[in-house]
Formats: sequence, structure tokens, C-alpha cells
Amino acid sequence: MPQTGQPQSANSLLFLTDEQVRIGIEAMFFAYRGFTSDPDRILSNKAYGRAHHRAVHFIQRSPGTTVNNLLNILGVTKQSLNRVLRTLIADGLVSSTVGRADKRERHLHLTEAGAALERELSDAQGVRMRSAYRKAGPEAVAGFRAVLEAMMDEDMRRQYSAMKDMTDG
Amino acid sequence: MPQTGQPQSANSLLFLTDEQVRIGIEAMFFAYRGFTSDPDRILSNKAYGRAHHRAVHFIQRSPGTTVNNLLNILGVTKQSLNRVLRTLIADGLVSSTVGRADKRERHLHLTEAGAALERELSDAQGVRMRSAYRKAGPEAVAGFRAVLEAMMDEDMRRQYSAMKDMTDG
DNA sequence: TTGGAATGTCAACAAAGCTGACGTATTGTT
DNA sequence: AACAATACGTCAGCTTTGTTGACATTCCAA
Repeated sequence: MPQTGQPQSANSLLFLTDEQVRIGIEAMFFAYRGFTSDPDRILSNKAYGRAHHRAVHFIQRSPGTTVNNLLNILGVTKQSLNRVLRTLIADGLVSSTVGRADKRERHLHLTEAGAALERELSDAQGVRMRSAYRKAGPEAVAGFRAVLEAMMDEDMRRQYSAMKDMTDG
Repeated sequence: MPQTGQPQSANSLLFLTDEQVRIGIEAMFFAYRGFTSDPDRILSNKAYGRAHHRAVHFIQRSPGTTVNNLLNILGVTKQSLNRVLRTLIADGLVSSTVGRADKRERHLHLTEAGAALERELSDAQGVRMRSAYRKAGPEAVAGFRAVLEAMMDEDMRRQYSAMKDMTDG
């Protein structure tokens, strides 16, 4: 560690060294593991997986979203998504209704049961996230989000910002 | 959103609302996609996958590490890791040497070729990370790391801190 | 010397991604 | 009216990466 009398201040570029970048990479790896572990544990008792979680999450976020829209957000093939949606619909967690304006489209909603599952999963994930937020403090949270947003692909950043702006400002 | 005339300051608890937590969850989801996309693209031309990337990354980080140690870090079963290591060893990217003190253990090192692959992957990942760091600034980076660290499981935080302390002080 | 730890292998399987092909209904365009 | 494009669903088959369970080998340590 440099003993220059200067802190690693905003004017320093020390935060861009290879070592710092490597630490960030590992932080992402380990943190993502924690991030997914609680919902994964819940789902492992329910014949569902992480893919189902993502589906119900984004349907909750945008009720009435179409299959195609969900496809773009999730970044998977329709076959892969279809496999997940089929089970969710069959199990009565998601409803699929023919579009009013465009009858080719299917609009997706969570049923009561689907909403309950989504809530259970996001609550579990939220407990960890909130605890991390509280531990790190609001300034850190702002930085956390700034770096993550800068790390996204352009397309995803648009998706993210659209959602964020609904509540954020 | 409350219009209190107060900014969302350090003393406010607004950053702990459900909406803020939900935004953080999506930030993690979208950012992790970006985070893995560059190495994934490189690997898709090489008959390797993300699991191989993780293996060479952590062997690079701790040369001579044992299989068991790697198992703990990666959090997968030995069968799963073994499949990956077998191909890496067969392809001459990783060397496995019998332990000197404990001959049951295998010590893992990257060969020249393995180190080259690891460099290619971590360079690609580093470009994105560094760019995100630069865009967000050093204060944000500190917050980013603080939140991620708080989000880890205890075991992983120990792994992470051990590595971090090697370069970080 | 015996028990347990570390490693490896075989087999079988599951989740979740992929490509390619095809069918149907609907919509838009010419 | 004919044709092309879009949205969705599905079948078949494949890949990667994870899982259990069973079992063998080697070797340290009590």
C-alpha cells in the first residue's frame, strides 16, 4: 500500500490497477453466488429453477408483457422460455391471454398463486440485498448501482433504465 | 415518491425501500449478464465454457492450489470440477502434480498455454470492468465493492478477503 | 493396522441453454 | 386477393454444467 500521505482519493487512478479490477471480478463472482442462493434454495423444493424465478420476476414487473418482450429481456431462445412458461401456465402460476389489439400476441400475468411465489422469492432475495444495503450505507449503494449500470450492455441498460425510471425519478 | 424537500441523503432510509431493493436485484441480473458476456463469447469458439474459465481463473490466482481447495472456492461437486479439469489437463492448459508433503493431493498450475488463455479471458473481462470503474469513479467503486462484499455468504467472504488482502493491504 | 481423508472414475440423471424445422394464426403489404 | 412477415408454440436433438450414488485407490494418522 502506498504511504504517500494522500488517501486513495477521487483524483487517484489506483482504483484502475489490474489488481483492483481482478478484485472486482471476484467480488462479482462471489456476490452473485450469494445473490442467487436464497431463491435457489426455496426453488429446489418446488420443481422449479432459476429460469422460473426470472420469468415470474419479470412478469411481475411488467404485467401483461408479451412473450416476445420477455424473450428480449431474458436473452434466451423462445424454446427455452417456452419450456418454462408452459409449466408455469400448466401449474396455474401464470395466465396467458390472447392480445386484444393483436391477436397473435399473448399477454402474461401472474395469478394469485404466481404472485405468491414471486413474493416469496423476491422477499428472500430482498432480505439479503437489504441487509447488504444497510451494512454498506446509502453512498455505497449509489456507487454499487452506478458501477453495475456501467457494466451492462447497451440493450440491457435501456431495459434497466426504463424500469428504474418508473419509480426512481 | 415522497417530495419532502430533503435529498435522499445519507441519513435517509429511502435507499432501503422495496423499490430500491428491486432495482438493485435487476441491476445485479443485467450487470452479471454483461460481466460474463465477453469471456463467454471468446470461449464459444474454443470448446470451453464458463466452468473452464472459472477453473483457470482461480488456478491463476492461487498457483499450486489443490483440487479440494478449488472445490470449496467454486462450490461445485468434485465430479463436475473433475470433468472440467480433465479436459484442461488433457489439452495441456493445466498441469496436475502429485503433492510433495501429501501425495494424495494434486497441485494445479497453469501451463504456458493455460496462462495465455486465462490472460485472454481476464483481459476481455477486465476491459469492461475497467471501463465501468472509470465511468462510475473511485467513490462508486468503493461502494460497489462494499455492497458486493456484504452480499456474500460468510464462507465466500473469507475466500474473497484472503485474496483481497494479498494486494489490498 | 485400521479408519478416514483425498482423489478419481463410472453411471445415470436434471436444468437450462442452444439450433433447426415446422405449423398455425394473425397481421400488414402489395 | 395474394403473399410476406410476425408472434407463438412445439418437436427433436444436442451441449454445458450441475447433481447423486457407488466404488476403488492411495496414503496419513491414531
